[in-house]
Amino acid sequence: MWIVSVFYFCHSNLCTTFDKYNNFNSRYSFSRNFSIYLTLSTTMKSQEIRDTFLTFFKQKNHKIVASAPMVIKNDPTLMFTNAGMNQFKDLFLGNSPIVHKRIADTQKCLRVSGKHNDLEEVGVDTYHHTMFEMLGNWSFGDYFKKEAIEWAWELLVDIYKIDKNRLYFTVFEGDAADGTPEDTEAFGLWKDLLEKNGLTTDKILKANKKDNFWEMGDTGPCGPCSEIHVDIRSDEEIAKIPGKDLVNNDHPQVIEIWNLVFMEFNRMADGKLKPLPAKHVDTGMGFERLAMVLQGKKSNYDTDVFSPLTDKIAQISGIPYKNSLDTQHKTDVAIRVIADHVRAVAFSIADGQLPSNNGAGYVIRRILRRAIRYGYSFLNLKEAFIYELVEILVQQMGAFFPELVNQQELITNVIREEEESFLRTLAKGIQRFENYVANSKDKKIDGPFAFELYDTFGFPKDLTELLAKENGFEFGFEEFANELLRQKERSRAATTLKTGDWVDNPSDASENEFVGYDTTNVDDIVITRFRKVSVKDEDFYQLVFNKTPFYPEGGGQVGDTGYIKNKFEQIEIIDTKKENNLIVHITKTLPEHYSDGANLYEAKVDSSKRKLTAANHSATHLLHQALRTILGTHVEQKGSLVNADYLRFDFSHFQKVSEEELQQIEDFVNEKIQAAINLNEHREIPIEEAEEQGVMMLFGEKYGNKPRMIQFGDSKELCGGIHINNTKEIELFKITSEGSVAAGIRRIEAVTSKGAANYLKEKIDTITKHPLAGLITDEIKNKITIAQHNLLQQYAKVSDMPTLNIISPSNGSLQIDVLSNAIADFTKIKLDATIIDELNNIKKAMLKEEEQKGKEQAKAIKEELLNEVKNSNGVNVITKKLTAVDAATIKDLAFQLKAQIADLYLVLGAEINGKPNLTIAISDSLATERKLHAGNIIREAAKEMQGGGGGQPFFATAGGTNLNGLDAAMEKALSFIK
RNA sequence: GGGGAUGUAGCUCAGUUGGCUAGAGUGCUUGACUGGCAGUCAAGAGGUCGUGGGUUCGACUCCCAUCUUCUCCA
Repeated sequence: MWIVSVFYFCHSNLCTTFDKYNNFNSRYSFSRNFSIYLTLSTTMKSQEIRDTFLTFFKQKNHKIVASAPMVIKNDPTLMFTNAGMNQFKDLFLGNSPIVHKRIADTQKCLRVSGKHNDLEEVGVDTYHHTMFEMLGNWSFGDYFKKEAIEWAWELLVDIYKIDKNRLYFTVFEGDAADGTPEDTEAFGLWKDLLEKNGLTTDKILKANKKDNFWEMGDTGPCGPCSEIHVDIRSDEEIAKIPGKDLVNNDHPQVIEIWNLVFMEFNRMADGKLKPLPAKHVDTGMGFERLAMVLQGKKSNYDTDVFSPLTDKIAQISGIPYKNSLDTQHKTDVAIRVIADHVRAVAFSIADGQLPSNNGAGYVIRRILRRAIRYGYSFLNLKEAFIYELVEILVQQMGAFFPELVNQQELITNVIREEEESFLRTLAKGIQRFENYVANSKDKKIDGPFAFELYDTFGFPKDLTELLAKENGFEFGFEEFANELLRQKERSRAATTLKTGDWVDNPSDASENEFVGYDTTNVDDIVITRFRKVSVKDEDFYQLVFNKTPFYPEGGGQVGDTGYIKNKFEQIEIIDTKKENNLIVHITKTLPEHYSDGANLYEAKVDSSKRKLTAANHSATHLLHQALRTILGTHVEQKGSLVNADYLRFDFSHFQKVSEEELQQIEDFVNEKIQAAINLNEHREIPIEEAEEQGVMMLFGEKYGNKPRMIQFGDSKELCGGIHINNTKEIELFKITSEGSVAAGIRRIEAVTSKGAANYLKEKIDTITKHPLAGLITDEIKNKITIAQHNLLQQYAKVSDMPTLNIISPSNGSLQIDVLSNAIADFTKIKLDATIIDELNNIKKAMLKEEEQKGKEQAKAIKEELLNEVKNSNGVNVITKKLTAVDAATIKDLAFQLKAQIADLYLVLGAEINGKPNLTIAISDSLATERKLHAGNIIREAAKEMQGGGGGQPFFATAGGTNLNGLDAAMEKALSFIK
């Protein structure tokens, strides 16, 4: 599940990949490296470019680490890794101890919006991407500008053999308003290097705050940076315009490839800068761009990172990729879009993020749909095809990113399902559009209509535009943009979150120690810092302690609640979360006596809630084991929620889990509970050892190198959550539902201990105490009895079982509404479906019977009434006050008479449930000829009985409150014909 | 998290200011006709109008709550 980790991690399956860099005796050893560089420098494949980078920094004593997952799980400000530094954020913020001072890696990143990127631009040009790799080297309080700059030169010029004449370097020019000086140090370092290599300082360019001052966010670590740009244009073009004039000018062939960030300040909420105690280096080099430069291409998409994909797309669509640099070349743009997006989507799914309708999942869905749209519009691909690219991607990148290989089937299925669903959306939208066009007169697509298509039905705006054009229609751009703006403002207003600065409470105490595995109660708590957070109109406070027993939300388990108190005050902790490795306690009020150092707080976790949560968490592990045992080892956890009330577990599996399998799973878990297995907690197990023991590890999770392992017999998982000490504390495990959440993903919900007991008790009570009397068949009685029996057997395993009165259905008459309620209740408790079906059948039969009775009754009355027809002025008048009939029967009667008697004027009165009811029917011809309107007539007549009514010209009904007025109302109705 | 839409026959969907005995097409059953591309014609079965409340003489229709599915924004 989740791990309370120090920063440094190594994923199980990735460790092997990285050993080669970290082991000096490997084939990438010192002595052989230079021969690799020399032989490959002219035709380096992308794999070798990546290897060379990592090996280079390995030789400079850097620890090589694996890419962190692209999807971020415990940072509220970020959904995806969008830069190499993300996984080191807590180090820069000082929330975690620094273990390795020098690190290098390649990091999977995703950018869809923000200052660096805009989804709608990707694929149009030749060098922006959604998903890309960022090569980076880091120094945490170790080396600074000198080494960073010199090594960058060495790698690019000496090893990768990039022509030094084509390189340019930017340095920060300073900003008076900010109080930040010009970066003369970086300037001097570049100057020395250039002069040593026979070049002059005209290769160094000064850049402003916007381009060369890097900030992590509105607040936090920041500093000047120095960028390396490369000019890959032809000699003729260079002769026309020198490269230095095109740097930072969005030229597709004069591009930034490496950014060296020198972090030396901390930005406060008031905008002021404070020097950082330790200076850091953070660099990022775009892998795909580097490949373009080294492979002598003019476009990232022409490198071997993308060409297998563009080839395959061309093959599927039958439209060749022309390697065009023209942004108007629609089919090439479409091929680039698809090649880019399939990478982003596939890697996200591999990291556990499925397409969905909100949050990170929605971003993934949008990316995928954009790819589908381009294929649909420009490559004429009207059926799912993107899923076919997964295989190519896996062949190409699976060796370095094993998560792709392991999740290939899931990725393929999910993408195909999404494609099919979106194609349906498109088909519906097109139909709607065509309706609109058919009914439109002014040859214009209104903005609001286009927006409705987009907003409500998910139909892409540019497709509407395209269709409009094809039909010779105008498109209401401005109105559309306005609607979109309003929508955005609504959303923004709903989610404004203001975060204040941390307020430090100086003390000698250490910070942020988690002691909750061993205790729920600590009495020497110091509040080390706090801040105010405002969401909409509500204020909250986040508190950080020196140490805490409160478990922060993570690994699917909800955060602890409880309180802290001293002799002055008691403050409720309403939730506990983790932000950048910092455990924050959320309260509604700010403690007032936090600075009185002598008055320590006592912290107490709500332990009954935690115990139930722990039982559910341990049960989740057993469930996981059961699934893998019974369904197969393809089952992998895809999501998990554990709280005091129930547990929810999502996992990969491609079909419905059958009733029998569910029963087996339940039995498996209950057997483990009966076996009373002790918890074996390995709090700091070396990851290698855990791996040897065959521990469950999850893709898309990052683990420390000494994670915590939770073991119940054969069930072994890396997990930072809270567990019970022996499985018998779970008492009973009961699955409450099984269903699907996405393509290839199933969800099981279950309850344990008290929750399971309550669940079963409710079930039994519902059945046994239901006033189901009389007309139930023996067969159903038996079924209910059997169900009771089964439940009782399971229930008997639970402590303090109440005694049950099993009532057998006695004689009496079964009412339809009683039966209806029974069906509703039984459905709610998910009673055996066959029982519910049978009850439903009985109900249907009874309804039918009742309807039949009514019809027969109507027939009988009709015979009677046929003898009472009075002809007056050519009109056949029938009037009668009926008893013991219902509204449906009267209606039926009226229509029967109307069908049989010409020129009919029918007035019927009745008492229904103590209230008067009046019905008028008039033959159609009569109504037309004499301009009679039953609806209007009845409205008048109903006044006599304090009621109202209405209907059509030939049939109307009315009700009232005064029964005594019924006769008068009937008289009134008759008066219209006289 | 916020907005919009959606739920009616096995399936695809109509149902317009509350009252048209809840409809169409398709599928199904039965029968008749038939050398023609989805053969034709006729008859029939099939619906808790998502669920729970409320307003009303009367709710598929209006109001409130809730669930499903879709969708946009963050």
